[in-house]
Amino acid sequence: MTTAAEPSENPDLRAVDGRVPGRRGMATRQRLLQCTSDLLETTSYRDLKVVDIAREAGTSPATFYQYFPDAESALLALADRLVGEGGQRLIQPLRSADWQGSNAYLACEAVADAFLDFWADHSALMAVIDLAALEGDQRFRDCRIQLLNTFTVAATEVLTRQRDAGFAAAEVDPEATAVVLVSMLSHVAAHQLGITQAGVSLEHLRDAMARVMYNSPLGKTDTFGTTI
Amino acid sequence: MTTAAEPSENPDLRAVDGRVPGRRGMATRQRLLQCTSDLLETTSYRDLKVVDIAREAGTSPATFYQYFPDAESALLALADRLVGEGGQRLIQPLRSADWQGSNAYLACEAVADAFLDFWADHSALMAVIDLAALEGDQRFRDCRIQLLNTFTVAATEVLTRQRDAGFAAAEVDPEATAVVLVSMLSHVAAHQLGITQAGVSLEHLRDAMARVMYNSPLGKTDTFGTTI
DNA sequence: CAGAGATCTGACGGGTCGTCAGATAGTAGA
DNA sequence: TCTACTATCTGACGACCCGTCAGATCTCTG
Repeated sequence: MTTAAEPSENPDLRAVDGRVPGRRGMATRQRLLQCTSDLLETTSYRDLKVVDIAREAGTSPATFYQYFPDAESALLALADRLVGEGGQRLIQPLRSADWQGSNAYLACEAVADAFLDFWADHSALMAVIDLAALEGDQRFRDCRIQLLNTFTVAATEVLTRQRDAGFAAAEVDPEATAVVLVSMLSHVAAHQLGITQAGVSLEHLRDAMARVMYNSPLGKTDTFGTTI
Repeated sequence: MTTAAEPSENPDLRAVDGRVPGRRGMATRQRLLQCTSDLLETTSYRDLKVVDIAREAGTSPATFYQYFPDAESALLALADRLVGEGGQRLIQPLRSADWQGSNAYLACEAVADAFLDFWADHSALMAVIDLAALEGDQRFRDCRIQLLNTFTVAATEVLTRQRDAGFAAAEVDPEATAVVLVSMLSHVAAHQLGITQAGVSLEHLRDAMARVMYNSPLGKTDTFGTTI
């Protein structure tokens, strides 16, 4: 979210000593960010050393610290940049889909795909965000919440509409349901690689997610209100 | 899972130099484990230092390294011990519940509670397991899979029965559905504290999870097979 | 081309890690 | 009880990474 063109107004773009970077400084900063991103593809989060980033960028570690207080802050800058794109990509299938009747199932498939695809495209960085958020780093928590909140809000709208159209019991809480579904989507997407038990293919997971979403108040369920 | 009474047969209980610990050694090992567990309540995973564990246990750091190759291994020993208890607690509501008709909703509530309660009782250690697994540590991945797999297998059985009883379309994949539901349950349970957006109470999350489960093939859904 | 300010760097103190040789404590047997 | 063996413990150490700072180097302006 921090890609403003006016450095002087963006505190994140100031060098640590408070000065606003000029042309050369900005280039160095960008280079450091790019190298951080590159290294993340081959190195795990915990093993990411400032020394390595600096060497990769052809500078001394001290230069790194001129632009970022620590390695995590560089990762946060990358993460922030991703949040904007992510929010849009994730809500796109929610917004543009037809939620009428059984068309809702196609919409659910599209939502599942959006999550799986986005995580696949940015697996390393998303893992860092998940990880740092779980570790308790408030900056990454905010970042993660911002990303998922975009989706949760949009999903809550759809859920509310579906409920009000009579597809679910009145006492269904759209927001809580949205949070639960987002948890499912993000968690499956994050762990798609190998954490879950083997023997279940990604396609099957996708289908299962779509079905679970479809059978939630997101899609069309007509017996729930009367059975409980 | 490593609580065998016969140390000589359990490689995990050997000191790092290969010798089997005697009475005093086992006591020290236990003390170190207990202190690790205690410190985890007040210290985050990343900030857990071997020096602190040793000081808490009244020994030198070198003594710690006599029983564990590193701090993570001590955490793994704690985690392993938890897996057995966890597996039982999580599948208990699955096994003992009545899945007939609308009683299934009560069963879904019980399952949601089991996850939330278990994570609440062991939040610090479960966070470590999630974290280390996400970081890629294979030992913790196995540990986590073992815990959740116990549940997934049991859930797959119930889902298969429900599907075969005609409550879901034939093409529903019970195992994939189980994996997806487990992801939802564990993720919501893990992030219950504050990672998800504020404004949604734990009770609402519990209800939403129960409803999602109930509306999945776990409970009774009767329109899905014909709408797609 | 001189000066000012921006940028970069080598060197350093501080902290944690994991190891090792040797000190100490417990114990079995005479 | 004494001795000798072994389990257990420890202080000291080298290696590594962190983040800082004074001063060198570069860039641009006037």
